[in-house]
Amino acid sequence: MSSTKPAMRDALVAAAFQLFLERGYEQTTVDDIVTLAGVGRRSFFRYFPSKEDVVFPDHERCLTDMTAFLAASDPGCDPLERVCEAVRLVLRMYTENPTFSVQRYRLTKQVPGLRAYELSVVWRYERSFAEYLRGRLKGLHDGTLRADVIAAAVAAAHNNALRSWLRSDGQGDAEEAVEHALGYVQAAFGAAGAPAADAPPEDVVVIVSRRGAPMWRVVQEIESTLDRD
Amino acid sequence: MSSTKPAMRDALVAAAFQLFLERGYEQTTVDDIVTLAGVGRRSFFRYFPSKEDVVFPDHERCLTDMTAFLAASDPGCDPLERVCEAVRLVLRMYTENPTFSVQRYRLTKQVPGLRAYELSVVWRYERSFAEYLRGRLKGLHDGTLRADVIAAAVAAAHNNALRSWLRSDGQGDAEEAVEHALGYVQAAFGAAGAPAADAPPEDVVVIVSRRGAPMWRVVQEIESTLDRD
DNA sequence: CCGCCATATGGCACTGGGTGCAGTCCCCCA
DNA sequence: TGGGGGACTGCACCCAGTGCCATATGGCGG
Repeated sequence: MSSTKPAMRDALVAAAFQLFLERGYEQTTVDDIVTLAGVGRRSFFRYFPSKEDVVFPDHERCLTDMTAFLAASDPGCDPLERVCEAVRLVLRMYTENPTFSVQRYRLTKQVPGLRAYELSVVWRYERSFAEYLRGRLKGLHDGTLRADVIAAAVAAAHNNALRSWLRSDGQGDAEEAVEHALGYVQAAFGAAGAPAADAPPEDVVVIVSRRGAPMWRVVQEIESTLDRD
Repeated sequence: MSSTKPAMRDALVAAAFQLFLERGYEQTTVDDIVTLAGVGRRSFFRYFPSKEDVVFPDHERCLTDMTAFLAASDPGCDPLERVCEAVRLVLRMYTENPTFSVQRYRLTKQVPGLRAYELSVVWRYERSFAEYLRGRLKGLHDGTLRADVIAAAVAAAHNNALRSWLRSDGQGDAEEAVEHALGYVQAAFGAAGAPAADAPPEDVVVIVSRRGAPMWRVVQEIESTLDRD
């Protein structure tokens, strides 16, 4: 219902990027774009609330998709793992059109206004993560704090891997890079790998822990204890 | 040299906030502000590059101060602890003028444009953290990744505590809240994480766990056990 | 006391993003 | 064939932001 025929929208995006690439973002006016696309100026603002929006034509859809994905989660699943899954969803949007993503990256890198806009987009993703985690961590000690921090860490890991991929002109393996980065976050905030499926159903584990020790350290202890057999 | 006599600047900030608070940010034009302040319109843009900047009059100074603070670090100090120290510096800027900070918070909360601007400000702080950490973590495995993730986590912890303080109209203890939040991050990323000083040094925790249970569930159990006292 | 220069300020016109409104075109349906 | 509604256009307007020049103001050497 939403993907029927936005022919004009696509034409505007194409015209905009053509001009942005050949003479720069700030040197291109909205009038230039609509003239090249052969449409009225008013129509541009029907499809894009602002000039900046034409640079990120599919983020709005991706964001709603991702939020819906998190909302549809199994209540019993690992929250952190679920958020990582959502990150992979977002990454796919970039890797589907490598050249487009790289071009956009070059633009946002050198136009401060676009960087600010991208920031607000990334922030909305992060908020979506955080909202989901807040719901799942509710009741736990420092639930909202942990949700916010973990969301920020996941987003930062994603961005780190994504940017290095974009800098390489989309040559490397983005999936692998993001996987590695997420692994680091998962290690820091517990909930590492899936436990062995062939283990006996019940176990008693005795742990000697120093109060206040970092949680990931405790998890390491648990894991090495469980694996010791 | 920079704090000699920006009398006009202060007058503009005062006039701007008076109007913003009584009729809203978007309903106030720059002409309204300069008329109330009794100065020329051109002078406004001499002191503030944009209308949004008048809402954050001292962030630019704070950011340079903080970057200088990090640059002047002892090369042997704990990098994470040093970044936490920098965060306390930033927090102080907020707590020095509680009413001003709370008013600004109310504005940014409901004006999307201001929120976007604040985001870009926060991002620059985070980048400053990350750059410092990158320098300190250079050579380590995944140095830049760890720097980015830790910087994001620290910023998120600060924001979480700061926002809850701002929501309480500056009533609670911001320092304590930020300290607690930073403690969580320090615990997660190990290194300097100082254990709680008032806790008994050793503890024995007995956990009955179902083998194959998701690791995050186990962590929840541990934490609720540790918190139960 | 006077000219001189630097800096701070004001006025003005202009560009360009964004909006409200009214008119036009076109396609579908009765 | 005659609407009726949605998509498109043109136009006038608001306002943020900029470049340019004119005007104070205030020290300083002669």
